[in-house]
Order: sequence, then C-alpha cells, then structure tokens
Amino acid sequence: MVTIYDVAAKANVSAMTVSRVINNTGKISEKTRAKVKRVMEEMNYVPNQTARNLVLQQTKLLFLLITDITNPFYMTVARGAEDAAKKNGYRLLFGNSDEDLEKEADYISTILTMRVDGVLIAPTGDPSLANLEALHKHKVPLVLLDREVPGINCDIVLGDSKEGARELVEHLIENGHQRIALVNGDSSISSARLRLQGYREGLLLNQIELHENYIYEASFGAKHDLSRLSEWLKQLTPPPTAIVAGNNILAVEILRVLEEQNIDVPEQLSLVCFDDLGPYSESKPFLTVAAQQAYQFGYLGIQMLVDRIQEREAELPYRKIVLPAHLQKRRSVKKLSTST
Amino acid sequence: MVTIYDVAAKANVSAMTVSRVINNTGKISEKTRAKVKRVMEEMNYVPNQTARNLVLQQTKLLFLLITDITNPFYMTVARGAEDAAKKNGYRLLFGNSDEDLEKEADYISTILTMRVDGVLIAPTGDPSLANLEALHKHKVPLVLLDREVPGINCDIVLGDSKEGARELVEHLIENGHQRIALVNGDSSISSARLRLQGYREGLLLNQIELHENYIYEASFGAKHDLSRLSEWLKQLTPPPTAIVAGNNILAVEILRVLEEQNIDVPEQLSLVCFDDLGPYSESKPFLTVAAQQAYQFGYLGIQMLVDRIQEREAELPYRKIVLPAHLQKRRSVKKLSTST
DNA sequence: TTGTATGCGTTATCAG
DNA sequence: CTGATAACGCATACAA
Repeated sequence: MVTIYDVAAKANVSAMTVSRVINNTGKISEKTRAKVKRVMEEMNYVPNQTARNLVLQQTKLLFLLITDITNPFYMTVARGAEDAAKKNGYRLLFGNSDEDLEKEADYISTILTMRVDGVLIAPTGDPSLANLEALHKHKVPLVLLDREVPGINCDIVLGDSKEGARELVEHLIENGHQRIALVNGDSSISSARLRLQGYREGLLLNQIELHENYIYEASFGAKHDLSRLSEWLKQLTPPPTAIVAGNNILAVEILRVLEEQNIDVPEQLSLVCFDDLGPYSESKPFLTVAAQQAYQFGYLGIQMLVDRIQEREAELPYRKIVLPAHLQKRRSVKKLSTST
Repeated sequence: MVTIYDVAAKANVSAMTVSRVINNTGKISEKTRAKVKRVMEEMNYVPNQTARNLVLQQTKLLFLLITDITNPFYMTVARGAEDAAKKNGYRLLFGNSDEDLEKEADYISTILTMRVDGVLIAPTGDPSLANLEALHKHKVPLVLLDREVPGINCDIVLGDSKEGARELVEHLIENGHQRIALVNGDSSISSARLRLQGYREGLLLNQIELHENYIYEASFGAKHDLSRLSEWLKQLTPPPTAIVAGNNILAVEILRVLEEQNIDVPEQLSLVCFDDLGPYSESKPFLTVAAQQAYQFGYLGIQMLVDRIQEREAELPYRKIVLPAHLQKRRSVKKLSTST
C-alpha cells in the first residue's frame, strides 16, 4: 500500500504538505499543490481511513440497526437514513437484529469496538434496555427508532401508533364492521402496546364491546407458527368480519392463512394493517393500510443523530418526533350493508 | 475512552500483558489473567478496533454491494452472506448502488479508503468495468455476484440465467402458449443477455417464430415509466398470451400495468418471472417463477471471498460457480386448450 | 508556505 | 511468563 510518505518522497515534499493537499487545510502554493496532486494520481494513492480515524478520534461512520431486513418499511427507513447521512458527510452502515435480543447485543458490541460516531436503532423491545445502556455508558450518541424503551432517555422518532390504529378501526366501523379482531406484535414492544390501545379506543368510542378472545399476540417478525394462527382464527365464534394486523408482515401471514382456508379478502373478510407493503403493495389484494412515513423515520432520525454528535457539548434536551400515519384506502375492506 | 494503558496501570501489568489477555495469545499465568479480566470489566474497557486495524493491516471487514435494496432476492443474498461472514470471523457491511454507476463508484471509493478486506459485488452492468478495475489495481480481493463483466477476471457466483429462461418459456409452451413476450432488463447486464438467449432458444427449440416486437427492454431496478410499458403492451398485435419477466421487480410492475388495464392474471394473460418474491410470494396471484438460490449466492460468494483472502499468496485459479434456477409452478399460468 | 516532532491505541518482536 | 520498544499511517501543534 502506498502511504502518504511514499507520495511525499516522490513529490519532494514533506508528508505534512501532502496531508494539507488532501484535506485542503492550511496555505499551499499552487505549484506544489499541483505537483502533489499529480504524484497522488500517478501512484494511485488512497488515504488510509483507519489511520485517520485513529488520530482524529472519529470515524464519520453512523450505524443503523433495524429489526427486520426483509420488511419494506425498514428498507425505506434505510433509504432515508442513507440520504441524510450522505448529506451530512457521514457514511452509514447497516445491521439487522432479526428481532433477536442476542443478535442485537452482538451488533452493539461491534458498534462499540468499531468506534462508530453514532447509532440509530430500532430496539427489539423493552428488554433491549441493557443493550442500550451499554451504548449510553460509553457515551455513544444514540437515537431510537420506531419503538420506545422504558428506562432509556434519548432522542427518538416514532410513528403515532395509537392514533393510526384507532383510524384503522374506525375506518372499519364506518364500513359497517363491528366484529373486529386484532393480530398484534409482541406486547414487550411499545408500538404494539400503543396499537392495542388505539384498537381499544376505537371500539370504545363507538360503543362496541371488546372481546378479549378477538386479540391475538404474535410477533412483528416473520416465521410464525401459522397453524396456531389458523386454529385461533377458526375457533372464533362468532367469526370476525374484519382483522386489523399490527404490521405488514403479520398482514401477509394472515393472507396466507386465509388463502389456505379459502377465505376471500375482502369478500368474506376485510383486512387492514399498519405499514405499507413497499414494492408489492400494488399486487392484489390491495391492502388498505395505515402507511407510516418510513423515509422520514430514517431521514429525521439520522438528522437528529448528527445534531446530537455535533452539539455533543451542548447537552441539548432530548427530542421526540412523532410522525402521523396516513390511511391509504385500497380494496381490502368490504362495505357491509347490514351491520351484523 | 479507556485505553489498554489505563487497564494496564490499574492492574499493575504492562499493556502487552493486557493485549495478550484480550487476544488469548502467548502464555499468561492464570492469576494475572484473572486480575486483568476483572479490571477490564470494572473499567468497561472496549478494545479500539481502529488502532488494531492500523497495526494489523486488516479490518476483518467484508463488503457486500448490491444493486437494489428493495429486491427480496438481494435481501436473501444478504442473509446468506451475513451467515458466511460470521462463520468465518468477519463482519459484513452492506451498500446499495441502486443500479446507478456513480453510486457504485462512490461505494468503491469508500471501500478503498476503509481498507475493507474483501468485496462481494453485484455490478450495475458492463460499464462497471472501470469501478472494478480500481479494486483490482489496489489488489482488493473481489468476487462478482449474479452478473459477469467482460474484461474483468475474478471469482464469480452466477445463476444459470439462460437455462432458467428457457425453462420458463418451455413451461409456457407446454401449457399451450405460443405468443410469448419478454420484458427484460438492460442489455448491458450479462444476466439480461443470457435470459434473452434462453428465451430465444426456448422458442427456437419448439419451432415457434420469434417476433422482435414481443421483446421489451426495461431495467431490473424499479421506478419505470409505467405508461411506456403500458403503451407497448396495448399496441401488440396479436396480443401475447403470456409474458416472461426478466426479474421479480419487472413482474410486479407488469402486474400493476395489467391491473390498470383490467387484464386478469392468469385468466387473460399468463405471467412468469425470474427470482422469487420473498415474503410476498404467497400473496395472490401466486406467480410462477424460476427461483434462484439467493441464499447460496450470498453464502458461497462470501466463502469464495474468504478463501481468496486467506490464500492470497497462493494465486488460486479463478472459480466460477453457476447455480441452477428452479421452476416453482404456482398459479399465474393458464393452461390453454387450443393453441392460438 | 513548508517541515519536524509527537501522539492516536494497539500488537510484534525481542529481551529479560 | 512478562515487559520495553518500535511501528502501523496520518494530522495537530509548533517551528522555521
């Protein structure tokens, strides 16, 4: 590998001069600048970021840790985060915890040892507390994404889960539905809890009685035991006329189950969910969803993170951004003429 | 930040001893080892990877550069790559070139400056040659993924695009189809060229005449001008009874267009494509696809890369792995009774 | 405008 | 078994 000294030697200057040319710092005569640049070209010199990191005590690296790499919601988050990072002169690395606390811990240790400048993280759930505390202990700037964790105090960007869920429920009610089931994520996740709240409120505000057995707790990640879900659905009496899914992944899994049971959406059962389906939202059966502003999640999250890094001394008060979800009416909800 | 010297001081040993404890090298008495470990715990010491990288002249970092982060095919590739990297003691970083030559160049320069140990890359197409040559020039170990680039010589893992396309076509023919259109990726991409070849062969072997106007060249990435595709489709006379899509993304876009035109799949038009649809393959309308072994692409690609890094001196001959595609028959192909 | 000395945190080498 | 010293490649502070 050619180093700054090799370049310096060949250009008959000191290493410092080369360094100045690279970083555009200090004053340099145009002549030597040109010469140095030429030599760098000739030798295919590439600065060693590792050495730079060591002396500068910063890596200009941000890390985005998400919980499900196959979820289009997070893919869009990643896009927004990437753009914001680039705009601020940072590079962005990704990691995928797969909704798994241990994988998350693994990544945290990677992050610590790599001396990443800051982290934007969607925690796996409340038990992430220990992992996040490790970051805090080492003073790694941190922004939470999509999910709150009781006990941890930091910047955060969230969706309005409660309100979104309520809207989904009320949309169903407006279409004549009364028997509405909920298939939700793990209750150790703040957004799942809020969606449940929104669901309850939606029913309550419309004087519809809540049946506990209409609520099913699964996980936001994929790979469920579909047969269990299937059994639960079959045994519901009277059967619901509509289902609210806690997120897009759950909606897709519900679709599979319904497919197997030869239940048509929306003819026989209506289905709505949180989060859009990305590139596939256009495939039938056109799910009606409460779409979250995924790109903004990533973009604003990184922006807050960069602010925090750059104002490290300033001790800014922690900020909390809550982004509303927007109801995208498509075709998975049937209008019931007679309320049953 | 607490350094190895802080630990050493507190433990009354030299920095070297601490280093030995961390890396489990050399001989150390159990007593001092225990003491050092205890002090490390107490002080929350985390080794500085940056400093390590500098002295070891390696980062234990591999980079996976893909062309479309929203494509489930690449997501699965990423999973395989991640697993293989972990198994070999490397960390994996991701990048997304978005089928854009310049973004690709950006990432290449990142990779160079970060001193990543090796790169697994799906090039954007033949013009990637210059980008790849930059890697070669700096002797960065390199494995190509999914697409060949004329002029570059290195390890590569590919799908059997020609054979896969031929199978798709012949599957359609077996079901009575004769007027089969192809919506393909950019012909500057090797896999697109091979899929075209397979398409041609499939027709030829069955004595079906090829109509050039049945071939549409789009891009494997998303965000097309759907109206152009739509126009093309409408003006075909006689209209095809089936379409082969060059990849999953194209298939989804075709679905959208057909939806707009109120053309039902498979009743009015059959549709098949390359690559599976990931979590959404189970949604209607159950596309019949030539599924590639995405996980193996990533896994084997990284494995080859690690081999190459570790046998750097050995000058292994370049290897080329070609993985067959498997036809997944689902329900997007209609059996025609009379061949039209 | 340019150069010299020094340190960033770690490990390899060699000595004890 | 343990420690002192040098080196990795670069940038900061200070000198010239």
